[in-house]
Amino acid sequence: MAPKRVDRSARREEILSAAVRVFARQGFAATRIEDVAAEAGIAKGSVYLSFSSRDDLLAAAFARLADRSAGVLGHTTAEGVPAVERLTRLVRSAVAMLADEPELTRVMVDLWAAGRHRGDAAPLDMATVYREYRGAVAGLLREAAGEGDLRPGIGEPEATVVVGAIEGCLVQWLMDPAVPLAGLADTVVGVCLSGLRSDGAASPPCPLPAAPVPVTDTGNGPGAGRTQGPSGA
Amino acid sequence: MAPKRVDRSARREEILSAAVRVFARQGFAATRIEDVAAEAGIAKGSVYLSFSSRDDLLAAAFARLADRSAGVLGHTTAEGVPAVERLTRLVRSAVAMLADEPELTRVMVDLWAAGRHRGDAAPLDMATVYREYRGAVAGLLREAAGEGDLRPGIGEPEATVVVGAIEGCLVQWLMDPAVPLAGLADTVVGVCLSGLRSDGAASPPCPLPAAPVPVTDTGNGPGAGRTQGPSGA
Amino acid sequence: MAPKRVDRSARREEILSAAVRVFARQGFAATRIEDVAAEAGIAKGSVYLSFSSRDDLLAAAFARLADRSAGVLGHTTAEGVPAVERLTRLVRSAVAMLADEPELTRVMVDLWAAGRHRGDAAPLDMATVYREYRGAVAGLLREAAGEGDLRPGIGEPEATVVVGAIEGCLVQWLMDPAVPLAGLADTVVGVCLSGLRSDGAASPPCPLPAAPVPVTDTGNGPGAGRTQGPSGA
Amino acid sequence: MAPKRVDRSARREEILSAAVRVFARQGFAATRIEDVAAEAGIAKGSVYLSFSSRDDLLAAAFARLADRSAGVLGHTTAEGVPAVERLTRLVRSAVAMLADEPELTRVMVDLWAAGRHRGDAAPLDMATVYREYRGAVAGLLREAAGEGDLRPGIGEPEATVVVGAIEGCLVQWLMDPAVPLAGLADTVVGVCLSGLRSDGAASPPCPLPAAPVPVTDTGNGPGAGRTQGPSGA
DNA sequence: AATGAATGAGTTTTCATTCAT
DNA sequence: CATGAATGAAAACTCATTCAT
Repeated sequence: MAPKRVDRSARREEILSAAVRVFARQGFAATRIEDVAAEAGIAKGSVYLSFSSRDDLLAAAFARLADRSAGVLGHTTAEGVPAVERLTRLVRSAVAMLADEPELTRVMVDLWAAGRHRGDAAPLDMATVYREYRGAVAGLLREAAGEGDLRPGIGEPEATVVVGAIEGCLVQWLMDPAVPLAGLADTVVGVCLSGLRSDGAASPPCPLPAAPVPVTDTGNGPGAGRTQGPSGA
Repeated sequence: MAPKRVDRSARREEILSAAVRVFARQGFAATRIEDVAAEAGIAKGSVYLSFSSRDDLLAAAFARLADRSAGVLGHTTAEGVPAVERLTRLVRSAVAMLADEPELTRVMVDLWAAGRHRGDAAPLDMATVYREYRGAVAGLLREAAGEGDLRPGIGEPEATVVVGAIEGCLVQWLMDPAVPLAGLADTVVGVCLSGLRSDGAASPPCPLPAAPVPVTDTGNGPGAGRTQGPSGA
Repeated sequence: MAPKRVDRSARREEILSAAVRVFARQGFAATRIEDVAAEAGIAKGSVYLSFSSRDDLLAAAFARLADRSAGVLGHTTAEGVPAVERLTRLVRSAVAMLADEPELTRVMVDLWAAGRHRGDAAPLDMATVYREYRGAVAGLLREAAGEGDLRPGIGEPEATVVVGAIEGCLVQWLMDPAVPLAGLADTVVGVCLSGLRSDGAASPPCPLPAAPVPVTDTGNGPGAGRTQGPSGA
Repeated sequence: MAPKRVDRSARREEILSAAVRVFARQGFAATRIEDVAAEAGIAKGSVYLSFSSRDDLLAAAFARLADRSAGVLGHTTAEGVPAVERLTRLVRSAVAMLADEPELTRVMVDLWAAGRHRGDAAPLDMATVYREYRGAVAGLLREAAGEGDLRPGIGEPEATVVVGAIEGCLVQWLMDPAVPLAGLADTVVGVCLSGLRSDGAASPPCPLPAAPVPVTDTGNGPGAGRTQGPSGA
């Protein structure tokens, strides 16, 4: 009845987009294949022409998210741009990406929830996605430290916090649309880079006898000359 | 046959704990009432003596999480303690709370995912929980600013970032147990208060000799012991 | 709604019997689980309390048939009965068994059809059932030959014919209820034992130059003394 | 794209042969139109250009089998040949026919199973086929009795046994390819004509120098070469 | 109170058949 | 004629919930 479809992968994309919209609206668990088909304007059975199963659809949604994430990480390699600037761009584009496709954000949380419970392997390997995410940010932070813009001793833990701040803000926005997403990227950057302390007041309120916090040196004087070359060791 | 139950609410708690364990293991979507019953060591039908429905079980898990969160927010009202320190305690106890009940933390993501899609009643009002969470943190930040420890002009957006950093770190730990949860609380505080710039003091938070919440070691497998020193580029 | 069932395996038997009735009426392929449930007077889902899947039901039907067959084979071991007599009983009871449960006969054909197409193994191993069937008959034939009632040189091929005659008659009765099943057992025995030739006329119409038929000796004289002892070697 | 089909009925035959091959391999119940199309090397929809439905395909397979059977029955009318010999030829050609088209034989069982359950039209009237089959054999038996080769009083029941022996042997061969089909025709004739008693002549059928049907060797794997000599009890 | 058999609505998935190209 | 995407009516199977015991 419906006219014959020309492009197989175009149809696949259409269905996937429809699926993501429905996932965002109802969540994975509450989404039936029929809902996806209805959203795509096709018959239930037709979904199976493009996806072999419901799980296949989930995996594709994951892949799409991973793909978008990879796009964001592209900002880490811009040439001739200070690492701090690249980090700012990265944060901004991460937020912008998801703000552009709010559905993906909603799906993201579902993926977090679904990412567990399948020890198998490939399809929903959120751990790897975030590992790479953190790795990229950590690399940027170390570069920036090398360039003198950030203090030395920065590594994975700090990257975890930066990545966490981004994702955590997105989650809050998701839970509560009243949270202003616009501007949050800059706030994240501002807070993470400059902290919240009174300006210039580098006064640690107290020493650190046995704190588990991994900080090697305290107050290492201001401005350590800005090296701009490629992530010099 | 089984001896009569002593306490109704004790039984309810037992079942809820069993449910949370199973939710954490399999996710809410994949958890059947029978799984919960088996975990609790009772018969399927008996679950309904304590909970009116499957969703009621999820709502109860939410309530437990909300309860724990309320406990964490108690730190904001300590008398005679600088706001900055109260904030530090808040962050630490938030992380410690979830590290203490990893199952509940895992369920948290399911709750995020389930929190939407039920406009009718509001058994899972995650928005309100996080609104209060942010409000408390924002209040603390403003107090600290008033005490001169933080720069002025700090408000909700910054609170969103702080809260986001906490939750975002937890999510990463959930996705990937190799992420070292221990120490992340202090890293969050350190990053958020002092920032990462080279001109900011990498001040660790004050050690808390009598921390109100026992920061149990989460023993997150390998990688838990982090490399200090500048992890050279 | 329905009263609680006391005996698990009794219920299983009930369902299996209902299933066999429906299989007989409609055939495997055309039988839906719901049909079986309706025949058993229970709800669709209740079938799954006793059988894990539709295939499990098929396997059980097969097992029941195999069980009945085993019962028939019991006649081969009667003590103090000439092998020829035991053979007669075997044939009669094989026919009687299926005439008693016409449903099973119909199912049998479905099993023949289903027995193929699953190289796997166990559940529908019709080959083994018939191998044993033939083996038992062949043993009986050899015994009878040893007792002097049948001519020597009789073996598996003849057993195949005897078994085939039984099954083939049943199939014809199945295809066409007008075929008189009663009496067929004796006809089978009569034909197979005495042949159809003119009485006593042992006149072979022609010699056997290179016929592939495995006959070692021709016309070995009449009556070789009847040994009645237990299957003497 | 493909060159225009020369002959409608040739195409129909091609598809039917493909269908029979697939039916034999998977059974009718498990065979999808697409499987048949694939086996025939055409597109799914094209099957419908030659057959009106899936059932039509089965009916056509039945028709082919009925056609082959009719061919076999042709042996009953040979002029100037003793009825006993015509019977022998009939049995031999029945077996040879099916051995020649093993796929069709395998489908036969499916047809037995499917022959029931469709009272409406009568596309699969197995009853009639076997009725005619029996009738022809019975006629032959009576003729042979008239010619003095068989004892008098022989009729339908005996014909049922003879036909049954043939079909029953074929079924056993289908269930278990180790059953030696070659030679079974002669064993059937031998057993049915002379019986197995020691006072019966174990007369093999007359060798047929110019057998009308080429008894191709079915080469049924191991066990095909049977052990002659009395396999002692 | 506790149990677990029974229920049946709800979902996924398959596949015969149609028909626009 | 040939094709294969599209359709939607089945059918298997699941599982929350009920309720007789």
